[in-house]
Amino acid sequence: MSVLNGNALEGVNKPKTSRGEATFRKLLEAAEEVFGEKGYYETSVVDIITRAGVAQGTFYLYFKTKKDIFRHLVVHLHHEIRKHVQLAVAPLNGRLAKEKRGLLAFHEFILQHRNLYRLLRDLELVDEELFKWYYGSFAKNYARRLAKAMEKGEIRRSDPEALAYCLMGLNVFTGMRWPLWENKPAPAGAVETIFTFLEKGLGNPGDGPAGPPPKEPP
Amino acid sequence: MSVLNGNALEGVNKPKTSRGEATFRKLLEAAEEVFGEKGYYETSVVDIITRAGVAQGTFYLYFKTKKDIFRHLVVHLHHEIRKHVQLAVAPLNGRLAKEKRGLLAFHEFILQHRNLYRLLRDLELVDEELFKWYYGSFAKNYARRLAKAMEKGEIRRSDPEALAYCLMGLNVFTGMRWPLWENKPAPAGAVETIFTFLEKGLGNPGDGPAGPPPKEPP
DNA sequence: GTGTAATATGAATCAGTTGTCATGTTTATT
DNA sequence: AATAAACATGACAACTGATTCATATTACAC
Repeated sequence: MSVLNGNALEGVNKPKTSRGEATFRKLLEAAEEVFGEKGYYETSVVDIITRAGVAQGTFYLYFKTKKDIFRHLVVHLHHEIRKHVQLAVAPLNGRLAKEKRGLLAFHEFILQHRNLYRLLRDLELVDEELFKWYYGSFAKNYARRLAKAMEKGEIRRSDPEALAYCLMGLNVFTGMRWPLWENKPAPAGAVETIFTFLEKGLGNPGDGPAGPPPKEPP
Repeated sequence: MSVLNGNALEGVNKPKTSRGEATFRKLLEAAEEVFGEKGYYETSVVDIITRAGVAQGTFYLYFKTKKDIFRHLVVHLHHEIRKHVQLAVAPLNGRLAKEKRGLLAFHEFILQHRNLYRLLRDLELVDEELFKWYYGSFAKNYARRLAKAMEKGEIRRSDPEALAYCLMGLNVFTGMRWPLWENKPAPAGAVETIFTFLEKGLGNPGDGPAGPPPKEPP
């Protein structure tokens, strides 16, 4: 992956002692808070170091620029969201069930980590490359799972990548409408509609004449 | 609508002579280009006036701040997109057909007006209120049409607003993947997948056991 | 405990940016 | 042609915010 080199991102100097470790963390926590509250562009490095309680110069010991600490947080966020959704979805069987639970888990994540999630909304403007990496990598994984589910005949056969983008859009926009804007879960009626849309849209096994005739496995 | 007062936005002084009209337009065109290329935050007023070929002070004759010219462009964009999609969709019958054609028209719009469309992506960060107005107003209209189609039995009965957000997300994300990122229309296979997803997801008349029993028209 | 690398500091530098203003020109109106 | 309103100019005051640097302290290997 081009954004990461080894474990660390470019422009980030990991600390080497435990004292350094502590300030590094303080900076990250402060940045997460302030970015979340005011957004990337309205936040200054001074805001970050003030909240972290360190001096200006200290910031540049660990991060080359303001953008670099932002990137670091975004990559972290990426892992967190995936972990949260994976965890919720793992015990379930069948793509459709996973898909439904996944959507709810995603909405939960937004509610529980508004600040962190807001970074993602900023990402497109701050670093378009990283933004593409983020959704591209998400989509690739997603498509892989969808393809597997198609193999198993759990969902209708179609272009997995296109489907992945449809589903991501659906998740993001519903997550925006209720969790993000209203700060509460989507109401039952909405969830029901979304679930039915997913169910019919993906095509459950019971669907008769819908998809192309199932290919025989080679 | 709270964002507009009369015909003009706050913070915008419309010109009163035809000379003024010309510079006003030059400024808007320049702003559209530069915002589109570099994004809102990376663009300075100097960038705009340089491209427009006018002096600094002239800018402030017509716009109170940089944000105000941005808002003006966004409202313009909102009308343009709607017009473009409406026009493409008007001659068709049936919600599903309109939905399909609408998605293609939206993708076309992105391809033909990249710069203008990019403003929309910036909007969320620049002015969250206006952003909510934008999608909220879009969704409301969308939901109204969907509700009508439900009445007519063209699509499955469900929560129109939730459905509207699903569909907007689907449009935006597929529009991002191909038109925006690759600068070309979505490939045939992807379109087919998206269309089928829409078709089954919305529930077409041919669907037997899916929706609630069709109500007889009054 | 000595020396070296790591960590911390905050004042100073530097590269912009926005928005204003005094001055001058053009246009519309009479 | 006179006049007032509209339009245009570009220098500049006032400010914001990112990054650097000389200096000082602390941690750790030996």
